[in-house]
Amino acid sequence: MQDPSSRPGLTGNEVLAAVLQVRDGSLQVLLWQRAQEPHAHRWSLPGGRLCDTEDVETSIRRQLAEKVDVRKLAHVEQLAVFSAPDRVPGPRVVASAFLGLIPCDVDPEVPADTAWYPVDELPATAFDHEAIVQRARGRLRAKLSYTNLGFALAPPEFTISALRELYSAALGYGVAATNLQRVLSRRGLLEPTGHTAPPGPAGGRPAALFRFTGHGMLVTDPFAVLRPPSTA
Amino acid sequence: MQDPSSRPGLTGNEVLAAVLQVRDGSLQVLLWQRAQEPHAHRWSLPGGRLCDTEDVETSIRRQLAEKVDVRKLAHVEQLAVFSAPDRVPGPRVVASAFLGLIPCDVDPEVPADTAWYPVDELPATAFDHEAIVQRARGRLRAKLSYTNLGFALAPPEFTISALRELYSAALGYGVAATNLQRVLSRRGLLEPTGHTAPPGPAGGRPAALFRFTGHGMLVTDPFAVLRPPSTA
DNA sequence: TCAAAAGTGTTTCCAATACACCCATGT
DNA sequence: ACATGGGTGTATTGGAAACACTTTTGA
Repeated sequence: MQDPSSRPGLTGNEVLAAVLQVRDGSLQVLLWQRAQEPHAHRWSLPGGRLCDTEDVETSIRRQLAEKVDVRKLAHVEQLAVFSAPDRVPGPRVVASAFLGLIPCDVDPEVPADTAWYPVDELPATAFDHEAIVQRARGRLRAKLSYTNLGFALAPPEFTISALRELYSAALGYGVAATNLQRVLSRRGLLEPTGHTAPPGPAGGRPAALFRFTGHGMLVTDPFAVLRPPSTA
Repeated sequence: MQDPSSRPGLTGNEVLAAVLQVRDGSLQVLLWQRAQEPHAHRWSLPGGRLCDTEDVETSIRRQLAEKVDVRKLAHVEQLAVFSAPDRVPGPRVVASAFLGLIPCDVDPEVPADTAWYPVDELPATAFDHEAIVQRARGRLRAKLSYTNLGFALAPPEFTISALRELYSAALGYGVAATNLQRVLSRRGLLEPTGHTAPPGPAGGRPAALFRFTGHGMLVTDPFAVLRPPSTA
């Protein structure tokens, strides 16, 4: 008897990614318009079938690189498993959903049938993909607050005001530049490059350029409350 | 409890749970000793194959209820997908891992080949199950700090010192009773029942009994820093 | 009356927000 | 000079930890 899990098309596992980027001042997600039924013309997340020889993260990275030319992911992490028996028509497919982040200075080439949409103004989406996008947005917003995840949205060098706009767009509310700088500096996440950006057309003091000190995700605030007793 | 990897030909999805409970003053996990190869005699997490007609959470709840008589789970949540191609011998099996919590006042009946182990003193574990237990412990510790998840470890009524011991055991460091009470009270998570517990044999003031006000998980501290601007 | 355990009042400390003020550049 | 945007110094606030002190019981 043949092992069904080795037959392509029958294994019920797929990987999907909500790839987020701040574009034009808003947090946007990369969607792909389905050509065929079911859910023709609706918009879905990039991804595809999970192969037997790769783990889920390898798989989503490969599929994004192959299908939508997204190679410059600054961060990838698991969101959750979506496994409702009726989440897609036909045999049940278990989806491992991911959050992917792209720095705002890169504009990856994407196929003609894909487009960026603000996460707050999604078009008609396919299957349960809208829930995945919402989950991704929530995860990003939470982690911006207690990790160094900003590095995955920011370009290599940036001014504080540019960073302020990034954080404001991603969080959905205004953050003050002065507080942002101090919070990130206190945690040792920011360092000046020594360079400055040219002033705008109306003049003004040239802004200092900064970079993030690290490029892997780091939890900076492990506990909100109930911290361990001070050793002193 | 069946071993999915010993039954090739079935779909490559399983569900596993790290069921945690505070027992004897330490955070413990329910493990099941494997009888057969591979990894005979090693200890593994309860769980089993995912059926086509149920989602992963339904599945893990069913399997825990059926196989190890754990029906009194106060909280269940997804941890992550474990999907390395070589995580188990034979065809790859994708595992959806869960965290389960049991209040310390219930002692579920478990089969003879299962046992509770402190998460800090695990025996020889099977496959990648130790990593899952570590992930579960980390998740619990983090969420105790910014959610009301304590309700899932505590009995229906408790004294503040009993709650202090629960939190201390779960977090792995001492918390002060006075601060614990104030932190939880400030968030409106605790309410007095009006009753008191009898003093110990050596006397002492009788302790007031409290209960948690809600029994679904609630995020009480959405952001550690970068909070939205005050509306006032 | 004393010991033991529980609970409250108060102080200290720290980090984040808010805001006023100074700095550097183009016109 | 002055307008414009950038940056720093300082005050305020709020919540958590630490600690001293009071309360209530049993022996």
